[in-house]
Amino acid sequence: MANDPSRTQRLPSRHIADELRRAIADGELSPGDKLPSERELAEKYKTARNTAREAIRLLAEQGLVVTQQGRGAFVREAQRLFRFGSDRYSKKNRESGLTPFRLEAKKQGKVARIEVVGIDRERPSQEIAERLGVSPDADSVLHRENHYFADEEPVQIVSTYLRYEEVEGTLLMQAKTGKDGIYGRLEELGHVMTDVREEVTARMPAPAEQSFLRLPPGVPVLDVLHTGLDQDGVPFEVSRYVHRADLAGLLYEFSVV
Amino acid sequence: MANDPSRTQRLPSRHIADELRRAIADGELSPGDKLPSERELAEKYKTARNTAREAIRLLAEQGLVVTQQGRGAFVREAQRLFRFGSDRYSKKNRESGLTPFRLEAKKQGKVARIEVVGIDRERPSQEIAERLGVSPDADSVLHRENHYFADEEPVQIVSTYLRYEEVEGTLLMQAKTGKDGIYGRLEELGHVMTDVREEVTARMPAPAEQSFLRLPPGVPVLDVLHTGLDQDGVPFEVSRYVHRADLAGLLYEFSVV
DNA sequence: TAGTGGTCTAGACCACTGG
DNA sequence: CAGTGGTCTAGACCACTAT
Repeated sequence: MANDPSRTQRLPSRHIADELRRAIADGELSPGDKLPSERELAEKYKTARNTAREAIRLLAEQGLVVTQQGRGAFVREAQRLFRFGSDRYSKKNRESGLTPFRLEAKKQGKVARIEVVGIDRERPSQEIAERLGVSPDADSVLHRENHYFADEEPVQIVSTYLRYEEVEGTLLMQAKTGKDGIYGRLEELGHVMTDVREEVTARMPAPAEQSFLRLPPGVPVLDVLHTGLDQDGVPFEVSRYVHRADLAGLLYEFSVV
Repeated sequence: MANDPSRTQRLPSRHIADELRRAIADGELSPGDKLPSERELAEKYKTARNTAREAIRLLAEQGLVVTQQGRGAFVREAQRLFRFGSDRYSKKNRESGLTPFRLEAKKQGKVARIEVVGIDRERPSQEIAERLGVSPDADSVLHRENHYFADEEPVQIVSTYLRYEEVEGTLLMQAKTGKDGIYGRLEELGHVMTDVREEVTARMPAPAEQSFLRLPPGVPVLDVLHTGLDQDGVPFEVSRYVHRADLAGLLYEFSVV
């Protein structure tokens, strides 16, 4: 039910893509297998190389294959997803001494590394300012940006925003925030995380994200805008999580009221 | 921080893309504005038309522009997102007589339409069978597929899976399920939705999804695998929601325990 | 070194949109 | 009708990978 088939047949690039797609679906080509080269496909179907190339591009756009310069095009391997559950902020998990990311990496037998990329005083975007309850017209937030790696492969970017006046001069302005991380320090400032609000969407990566996450074409990102609310219902922390969608998934479990 | 700039400069297609991206970021080109035609760009930058075309394709892949045959390429308009909150299963909302989708459409002043595409007895995929607790080797599920439209624009596909033996001969096999929809009937069968589990990921659409949702290239889908658990913690319903990521977002609000 | 994908040129015809 | 994007041809050179 994709497109009008009579038309698809007449477009050589679609025709080649359809045949390759079928071969993948039927298991003639398994994950990790190499596709025929562009030049081979061009010869087989009596087309220009560009046309065979377009067929492979269509499959890459759907995330079915990945290309590697100098090597070939390959059927994408299914990857085990990182799962971030809605219990990831719970005290119980905090007490393990491991952050959600380290916990998940450990489950998969991978080595977690977290890199602090920047800690800067900034003027917040409208989106952040609204949620944190600060002015969008002043340098009112502290922006901490972290990069997360599993076995040295980059998997997520996290930007955390805090009210600058509140954290000025505290450990929250340092790379090493001490025991229990930023949530530990925020508790000392009187904010116990009580409620969480997460706005989830997906989009194609910006160029900087694509290059940092080493994203193959055709892989979107999950964009999670997270707001932490304290015991008084006051927002005290806003973070944006950008995950590779092919490596990460989110898990939410909740009761219906 | 995108790519090596010295190299980017040497690749005409990237160079053109970068300049257009900057024009969009700086507001020289606003959402809805038409980009220069491929032929104009080719002339301006002294390249072949294919090269200018490649530049526009790069932007389309990132979701920054959309192309329309015979009209031109346009800066994508920001769209208000449909929001599906974690209270969408609550009794309170059910009592309004409106389903979550109708409620959200109403908020935006749009007309909701739901089309029942199919109601079939099927053999479930491994993924569905596991979550519903049925055999993957028999026709053990009833599959109801619905398409959702807002102002006649398709925005989501929902496939609901129920245990066949349990719903055989009930209204759940009909298009019209009666008051309070399928959840109303399932309560009569002894299943009160008590807990919900949602597994969220994103991916590029399959061809059938792309064509049904009329997705422009560069727009991913949000894929939500939802499991409903009853008062005894028993899963009784599994649904897969496929949303256009450029029109839909998810909102989860929960307390930290 | 041979083979691969990445990019580019300079054309061509088609299908669709709008005046 | 002219202008647009969609697709295609038949070449070319480059950068990268593997042997």
